Formats: sequence, structure tokens, C-alpha cells
Amino acid sequence: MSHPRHRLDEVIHAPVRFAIVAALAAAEKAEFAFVRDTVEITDSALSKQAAALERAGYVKITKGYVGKRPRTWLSLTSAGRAAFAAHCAALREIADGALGADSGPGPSRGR
Amino acid sequence: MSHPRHRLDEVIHAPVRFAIVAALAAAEKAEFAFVRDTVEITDSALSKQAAALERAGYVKITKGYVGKRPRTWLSLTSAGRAAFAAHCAALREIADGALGADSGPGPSRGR
DNA sequence: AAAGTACTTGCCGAATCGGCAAGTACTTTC
DNA sequence: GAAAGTACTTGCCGATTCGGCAAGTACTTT
Repeated sequence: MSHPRHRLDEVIHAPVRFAIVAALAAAEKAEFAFVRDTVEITDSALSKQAAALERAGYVKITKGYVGKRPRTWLSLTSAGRAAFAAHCAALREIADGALGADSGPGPSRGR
Repeated sequence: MSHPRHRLDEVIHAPVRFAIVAALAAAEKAEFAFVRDTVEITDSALSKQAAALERAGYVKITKGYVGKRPRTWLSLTSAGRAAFAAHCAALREIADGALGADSGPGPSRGR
């Protein structure tokens, strides 16, 4: 007795964050600039959303240097990976129909 | 040169509306109360979201009577069905990785 | 006449999002 | 060594959105 929509993760649902998490899920670890270019977002927005994802415990932000220049890397935590998987599963459940929620097919089925 | 996230339909993306549209996609035509119970939402919220979907041209709202009692039915328009399909496709593209966005696999690939 | 059914609408406060611009901490260039 | 550039970060701001609650509408049933 619970529609899969309730299992959607609000943090991951936002289009931008969904894209970021998906990009990270595929990449294992990615540079800030790479994610920014992939998702097509401004520095500012990525910085904010990444911080939000970190706050949620879904992303780990690592800072370091490449040569003498500062770099930031983003990677999913295991919690983030799990949340993403769960979110996708919920999305699929919803998309594949609310079938099974009621008795079955056929329109105009009152209660 | 465009991340699939840009193809997400804002009207459909909202969790509640996504659930409503999905329910309708599976049902062909459904009673207001059926959708409300399936999606687990209040009358007020469904009424508002359904109106929004109608404004977007995605849902058709039909009113009539069953015996002497008023009833409202919701159904997807063809535009709604198409938008839903497109939205799901974009969702999948994103979820299946931003692969193909850049040159290929491998982490730490700068620009 | 009062109550109930089946929604609809207005009001409201809370939360979110992105752009823009300034800030930080270094490094490189002139 | 002062100015400029790199790589983000943060604050401010206006716009939009969403849901709950409660009152309203139009009928019908008790």
C-alpha cells in the first residue's frame, strides 16, 4: 500500500542532480570540469548541487592538485550509488504502470 | 551537443505528475478517484495537477455522470502520450550513462 | 432541510533553483 | 612583484512551485 512515487529520492530527482549522479555512476570518479561539461551546467550551479549531494551523503568531493593547479573530483559514495539504483528502480516501477495497484485492467472500475 | 537532461519535460518531471501520467498511460482512461487512490494524493492536489496537465495539453478531463453522481475521467492526449514516452527515453538516456557524451570511457579525462 | 458526494479554488507559507557577481587561494606572466 | 588568470565557492535575489487547509459549487439522498 504505497505507490512507488513515495520511494523517489527528492535529492536525486531534480534533473540536474539526476544527471550529475548518473554521470558519476558511469564514471567512478570524475573531474569537476568534466561533470560540468557533460551535464552542461555552470560552475556555480554544479558547485551548489555537488555540495547538496555531499550533504546528503551521496557524493564525495575530493580536492587535490594536478601539477600546481587545484582540481576537484566528484565520486559517488556507496550510499549514493544505492540511492541512485533505488531511485531508478522506483522510476521504472512507476513508468511500467501502476499495474497491480488495483484489481486490474479495464476502465471505469469504480470502488 | 546537448545533454539528454535538456529533453526532460518539466511538466511531467514532477513526481506527482509523473505518477499521474504513468497511471494514465497504463490505463487508457481512468476515474478521478482511481487515480487519486493509485497515486495516493489528496483531491486538492490531484485536481490542481490534473488541471496543470490539461493546460499543458497532456491530459483530457472529461466530466459526466454515473447514475446521478458526477464523475471525472482523466485520459492522456496523444501529445501527452508522446511527451511521456520522450521523457522516459530521456530519463533512460541519462540513467544509462552520459556515455557517448565525451570521447569515451576512462576516468580523469580532461578537456 | 440537512448532510453527503465529487471535486475545485483561494490563500498561504515554505522550499528550491539558477544567474550574476564578488571572493578565495594559488600560480604564472610581464 | 604587481597584475592577471585558473578553479572553484558563496551570497544575494527574484521567480516559480508545491502542498495543506478550508471554503465553495452543484447535485442527490436521507
